[in-house]
Amino acid sequence: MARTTGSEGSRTEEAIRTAAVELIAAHGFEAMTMRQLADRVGVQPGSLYRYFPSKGQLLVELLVEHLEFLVSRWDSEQPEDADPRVRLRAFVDFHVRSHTLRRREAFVANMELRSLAPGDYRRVVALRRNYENLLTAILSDGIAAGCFRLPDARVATFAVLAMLTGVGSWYRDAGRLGKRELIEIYTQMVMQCVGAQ
Amino acid sequence: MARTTGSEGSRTEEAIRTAAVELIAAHGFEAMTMRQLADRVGVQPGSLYRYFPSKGQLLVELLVEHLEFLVSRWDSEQPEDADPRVRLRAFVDFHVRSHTLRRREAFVANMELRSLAPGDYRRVVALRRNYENLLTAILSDGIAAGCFRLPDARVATFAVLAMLTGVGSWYRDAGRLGKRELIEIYTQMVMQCVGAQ
Amino acid sequence: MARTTGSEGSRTEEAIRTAAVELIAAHGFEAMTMRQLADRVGVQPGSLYRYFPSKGQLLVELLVEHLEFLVSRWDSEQPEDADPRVRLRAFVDFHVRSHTLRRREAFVANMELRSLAPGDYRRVVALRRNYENLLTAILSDGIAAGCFRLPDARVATFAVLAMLTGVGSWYRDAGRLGKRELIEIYTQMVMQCVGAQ
Amino acid sequence: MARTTGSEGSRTEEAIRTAAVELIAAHGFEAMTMRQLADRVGVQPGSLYRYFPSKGQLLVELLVEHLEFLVSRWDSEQPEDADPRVRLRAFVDFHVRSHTLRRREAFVANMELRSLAPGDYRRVVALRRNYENLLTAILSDGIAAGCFRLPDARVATFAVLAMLTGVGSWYRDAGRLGKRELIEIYTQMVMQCVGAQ
DNA sequence: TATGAATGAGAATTCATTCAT
DNA sequence: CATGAATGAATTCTCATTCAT
Repeated sequence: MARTTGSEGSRTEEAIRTAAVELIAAHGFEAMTMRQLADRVGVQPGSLYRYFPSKGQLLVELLVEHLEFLVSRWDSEQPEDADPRVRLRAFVDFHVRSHTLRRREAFVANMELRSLAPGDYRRVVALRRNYENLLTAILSDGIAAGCFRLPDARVATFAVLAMLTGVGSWYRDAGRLGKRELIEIYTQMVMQCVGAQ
Repeated sequence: MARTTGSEGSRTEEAIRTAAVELIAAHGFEAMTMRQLADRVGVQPGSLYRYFPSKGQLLVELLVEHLEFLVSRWDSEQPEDADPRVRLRAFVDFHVRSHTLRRREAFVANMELRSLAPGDYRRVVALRRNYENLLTAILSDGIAAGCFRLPDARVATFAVLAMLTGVGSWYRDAGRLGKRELIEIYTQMVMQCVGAQ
Repeated sequence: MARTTGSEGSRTEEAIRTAAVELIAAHGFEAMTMRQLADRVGVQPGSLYRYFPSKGQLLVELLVEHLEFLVSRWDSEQPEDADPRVRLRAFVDFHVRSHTLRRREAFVANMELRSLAPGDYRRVVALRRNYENLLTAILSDGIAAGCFRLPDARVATFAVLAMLTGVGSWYRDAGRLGKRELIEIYTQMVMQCVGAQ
Repeated sequence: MARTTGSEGSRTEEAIRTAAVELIAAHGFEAMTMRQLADRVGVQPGSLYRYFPSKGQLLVELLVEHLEFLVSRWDSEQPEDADPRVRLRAFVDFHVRSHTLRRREAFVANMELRSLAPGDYRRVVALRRNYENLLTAILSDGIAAGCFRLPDARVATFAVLAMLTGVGSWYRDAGRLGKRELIEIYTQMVMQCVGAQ
């Protein structure tokens, strides 16, 4: 549900989303209870159902929202018809940024696919595939253009995504590395990984 | 009825372990119920408790067993005092092999840390760190020896491990790629990634 | 269905207390099941947990409530600074009355101490000691004043309390003896017992 | 395996009885588990069933044994055709002795009647009544002979028994009072209580 | 005799969800 | 909009008991 007027409602909905992402990231979807969630938001459990028809649907909305955000954001951010190397650099930058900025959303989107009902699973996996395909396209173009040296574009997609996504599970803003440094390190590793010339 | 004949003690325990890994890999630890597990093993739910004192302890034992297996196996398999490049190749080979052979165990060990009780969590994370350190050592040695070009050994450890471990989430024995091919692809990507000379 | 109409919150809690005391008095705390209790109250077992966080805590609250009732009631009922003999008569009257009126509560409070968790046990025993001390004070005063002939005030406390409390295990309102008669009988025996002059 | 040679059997049975009385006295019959009992005896739970057909029957045997012991022992110990005052003194002495010596058995016999199945309950209550009647007879004789001043022999029976039996719940051999002293104190109180002339 | 493996019933408790107010 | 009271189904775990070996 989207909600239109009256500020309280949409504020509560946002609070639920935020709290849900935090709780799911911390304990896992199955381990989060609606009671915990309600407590954190400061409402009664029954009130959650004004905003989300079920616990499962709440998860779906979180994941869909995140994946659509990723794809549409990249869409508006990607460099125009550039060299695969430029596009890959931009992708690494984008991915690392969004996976540290929206760390918990990204984490949940990666971990909780299996908690979805079959129909929702297919829908969300399709969205994720869209995102993966963005990278596969870059890598394939680069291989075709002779500027990447990779044995298999699809496997490389999985490999690069896994490498980049992993950042969310250890990076902390308060840690040793600044975000700019982090992105540079990953950029160098990815460019070496794909054998960029 | 006592005893369903043919199912002797240690056999039952092994059956529980196997079934548990399958179920946890498929649905997640929280989502697996002891009833499901018992059904799959072919015993009554209560019988599980002869072998594992609690659902949580079952998870701990699964994870500890896997991580100890990894470390001790690598210990006996690693090449003797070799060039970092040789050692890294061996590590990739070893990791990909063990993460496709014991795919589900590996998956569970990577996904279910958060389902552990705090004390168990610390214990298991320490074991995992031991394993990570094996790779960090190789990378550091390579950097020091000038044969790897990497900005940060620790970040590279996370990156390489994430990349390699990810294989378990998509690779299937029956798929397009044979295991030898798979290992070669990953070896090439990793060697490029670390900037091996 | 939500709400069986007519059963509002505090009414339900009172119903649970009443039913619990009856069941525990009849079968013992360990033997009472939450299902039984819920059945008698007319709710689902889970609903009990809105009112009491656990079976054990329910017992604690029952015992504490009873013992606090006894002490505070005696406090407001005891005769003002009188002769030990007058005070003892009043105490016997009070104790027998409260142990026949609230027969089951008293019985439970006497029988189920051992079902308490250690911490709760200490708390409840302390409350009980407060009550015992009321009698010990009367007896000591009487001994000091020379109007009671007793070898040991503390042992006499136990003896008198045991004698009086025992009434709850056999006396029934519908039986041969009226409550006035009962109290007179016990008063005479206690006064003789302490050697009242 | 425990066993060696000889009449291990009856030794095991005795060990079960002893352990059972301890556990029941400490935690209550319902709270004692057959596993606990077996652990304490040093056998497997299943082995208990060689000696007692069920948990409930074990309780019955314990109670019956104790009550028969009491009656038969008093039978052989009671003073021959004496004055009610002499007989009462002897009874107090006997009761206090047996309720401190076999403290746990006595305690269990007093607390666990309600854990018996209906048929067993009637049987055990009948035995207990036999014992109570011994005291009622003494008191009635004393009243008739004019040497006791009591309003009701039956109520006095309950009162005196409650008073005396209560000793088991606080007296400890290692405590402040020796057993001789204890008996004297109780004798004096009881003699005063019944208004002995 | 005693064990070890198992059963099956039932225990306390949790939880997503509903709905009258 | 939100709550408070409740449901009903499921969950983990326990326990007396059985019985082949």
